Amino acid sequence: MPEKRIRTRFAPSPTGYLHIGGVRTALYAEFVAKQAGGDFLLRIEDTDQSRYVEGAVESLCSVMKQLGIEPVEGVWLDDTDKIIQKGDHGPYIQSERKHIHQEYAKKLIEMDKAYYCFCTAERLDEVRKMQELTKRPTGYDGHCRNLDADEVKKRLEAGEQHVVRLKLPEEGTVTVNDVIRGDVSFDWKLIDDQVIIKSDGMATYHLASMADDHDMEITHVIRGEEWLSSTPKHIFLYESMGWELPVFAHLPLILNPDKSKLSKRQGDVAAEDYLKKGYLPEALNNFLALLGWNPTADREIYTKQELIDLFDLSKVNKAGAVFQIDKLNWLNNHYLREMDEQSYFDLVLPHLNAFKEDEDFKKRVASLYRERMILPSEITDQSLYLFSDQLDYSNVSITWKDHTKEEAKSRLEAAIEWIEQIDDTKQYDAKFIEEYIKEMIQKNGWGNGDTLWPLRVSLSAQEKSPSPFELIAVLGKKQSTARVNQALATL
RNA sequence: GGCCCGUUCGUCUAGUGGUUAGGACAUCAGGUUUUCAUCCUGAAAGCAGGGGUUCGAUUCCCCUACGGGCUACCA
Repeated sequence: MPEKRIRTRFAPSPTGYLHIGGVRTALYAEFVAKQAGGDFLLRIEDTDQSRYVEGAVESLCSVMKQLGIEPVEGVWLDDTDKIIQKGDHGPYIQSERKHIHQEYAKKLIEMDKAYYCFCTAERLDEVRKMQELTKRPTGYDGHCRNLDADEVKKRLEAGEQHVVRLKLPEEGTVTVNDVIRGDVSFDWKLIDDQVIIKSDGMATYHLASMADDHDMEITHVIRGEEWLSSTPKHIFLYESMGWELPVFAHLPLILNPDKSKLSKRQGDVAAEDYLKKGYLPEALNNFLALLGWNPTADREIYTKQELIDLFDLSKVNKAGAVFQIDKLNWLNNHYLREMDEQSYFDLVLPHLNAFKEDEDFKKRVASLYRERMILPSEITDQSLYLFSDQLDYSNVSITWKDHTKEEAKSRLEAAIEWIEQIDDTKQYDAKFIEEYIKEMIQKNGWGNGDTLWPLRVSLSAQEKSPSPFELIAVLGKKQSTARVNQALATL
């Protein structure tokens, strides 16, 4: 018997933005497929038309594209960012499969695994209220479960509003076998006869998702933990239809720092917000992949390919994981420093657009802050002092510790002289400048601190800044001497 | 309320019937150094609690507590 081809899917609803937890789900699904040389697909679950948000599908795909999570099949964007569907298991947009779902529902009714229900919303409300009042478990009371076939036919023909419900067993237990959690058992009698076709004719998640997973030959259903308790219904659906069960994997939730489910209130949950802020796809993927799973525990940095090769669904944690920005920040800084120079400039230079200085100068500034930033946008504020002509020395001491103004003056005057004599071709070479200035210090018999402090402060007007050598190499001869002169004038 | 899932440093995690319970981020302290960043060294910090089982439990079982999910004609 040939091995079944591994196929996984990510199936979000187009209700707005791509949730950060969704990114991890997509990532894991992609890992499983790619590791096995299988297929990863994207399906859009838009059976709830009332929650549909205009442009959500485009944005979903675009964010995934930016993150480098690309399905080989299903919904995607073409070169002009138009929505397309690729593959021969389509359509991949659930609302377009309405008639398919209805056929399945009909079949289930014929097999007595589902039934028409004519109960009104009002009646359902009343039933629930009574149940709550008498402190009984809430749920459908089975009112239409055993209606007479002729009556059903009559009411259907009369055009009465109706839904289709699953006819679930009334006793016994069902066991879900989950790769991550093992066997989980439920009592049938506590599970509601779920609506599978709504009165507008559209299927609900339960029918639509299972039918599509089957039709699309999905072998691994990887989804959030919130689906664990409805899995019995899904198993019932599969078994009623005589389909082979997929592997189920319910991932732990991603949490707020206070351990509640990650929510919009407590920070960004939209992946695109992180992208917009300047978090790198590599950092985001690396971080999210390790939230709830870890291959070895003695490494933090992994390429996507390594993650794919090492991933093991059965070793995913059971407990929810707090989304802590600190580690993401650290990773982002790491990737910022690792990436090639041109990509780095492409990312950072736009944040220096407000300044009129030439491109080469901006590049030198950008390089200077490469190891000092978490997000590219930080460069604007960090480097402000490098772009202003008039520095304000009022909040910082130019003199070193208990040295006198005269001592500082002598250092600075010498520095001007020395800087002026730097060969033009060497003026942006920080290493050379360091040796050069140190030679000056040595020749005069001064100390490092009492010379370098005044020099650095003169160049930056900042309490804290990169070294004077780096500053000179960024500013160049002319600007450097101008700044030292300015400081001298305030002494 | 009912059902289900979970619980190792502050956080992400590794791990095992016998370990000094390991790593990373964050924190703190030193070192390098003119300040910052980097880098190096080190420190503090954890098996939720109570019962079993066992020669021995953080690990296996039960209970409790706490956290979370579900309980829709939403996904």
